[in-house]
Amino acid sequence: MMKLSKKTDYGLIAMQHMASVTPSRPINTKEIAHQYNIPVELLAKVLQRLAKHGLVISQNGPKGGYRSRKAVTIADVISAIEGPIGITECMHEPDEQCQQQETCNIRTPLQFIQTSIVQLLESMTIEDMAVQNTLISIDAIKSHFVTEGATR
Amino acid sequence: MMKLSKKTDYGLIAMQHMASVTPSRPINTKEIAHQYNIPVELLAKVLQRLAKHGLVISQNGPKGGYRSRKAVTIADVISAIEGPIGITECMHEPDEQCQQQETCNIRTPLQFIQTSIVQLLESMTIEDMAVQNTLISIDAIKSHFVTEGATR
DNA sequence: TAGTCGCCGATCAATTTGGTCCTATTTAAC
DNA sequence: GTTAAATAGGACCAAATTGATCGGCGACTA
Repeated sequence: MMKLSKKTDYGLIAMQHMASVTPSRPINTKEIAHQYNIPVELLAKVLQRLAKHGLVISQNGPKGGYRSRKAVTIADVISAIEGPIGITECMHEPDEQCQQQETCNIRTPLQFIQTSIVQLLESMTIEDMAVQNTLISIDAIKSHFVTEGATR
Repeated sequence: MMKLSKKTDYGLIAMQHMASVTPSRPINTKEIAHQYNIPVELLAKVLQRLAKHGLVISQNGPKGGYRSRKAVTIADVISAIEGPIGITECMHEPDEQCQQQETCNIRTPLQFIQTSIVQLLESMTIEDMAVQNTLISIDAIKSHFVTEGATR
């Protein structure tokens, strides 16, 4: 179903939380896990990966925790946790050849779709998410982009 | 990684193949499976699901096979094979409540993203894929939509 | 009526995923 | 310095998903 993994969900939630806390301070794993009812150890791993990819800055020791960097996109979070975004196998593992090889008739169109999706995910930052979450302008956004299928 | 399943790949390949055969005739599972090197029984299941959802019309008996319907979108194929498109659990199973419930801070922005993706997938039909696949206008398409990140 | 096809359920192995546990290592505070 | 709080990270496990296979049944055409 093209679903994001729970780890990614957790990562996005954590990033959004860190970005929404002002003034900025180190926020530790337990705090987030408790607030959003996420298994602590699992969230810890997620945050470690985000730190490894430079999306958050970690601080060890008591009073330590994580600080989120600015201008992190949703695409950044997804690819940090799940690896490079690819709607199909053959788009990110050129070494591994698929069985369809040369006869494949859908690669080019799918690449176009993938590019569009990646651009969409790269165009939205965590801060944008916060805006969408708090502003009441959500309806305005909806009316712009939703023409049908709004009930899904 | 937001990947499509192999079944969906197979489904798209098959749809594209059927749409590209002229004049239209029933095309059986073996023919497609052989041409694209897909396990026959697996492709059979995929085509059965497509038939069940009305995306192809099946014909039993010798000289039977499948005919693809017109104006089938990529979204149709995906949701026929994988179920309703949803980048997150909580978007398609209102009965099953997620652990984050009311505290979730990312639902609204993700819904926006999901809507955009669904619209993208609904905007492209199998026939459009064929066009993109055969025409050399691919570069033109790219130059229209790709502004950055084209190398990913 | 025989052979070719689609239809469908059961099953299985491999992979992925969500989650847990345990042990470092860093570091601020006392 | 010692301690306690925090990150870092490897090993592990159970459940779910996925890719693939098998076997039997029903439909249909020659």
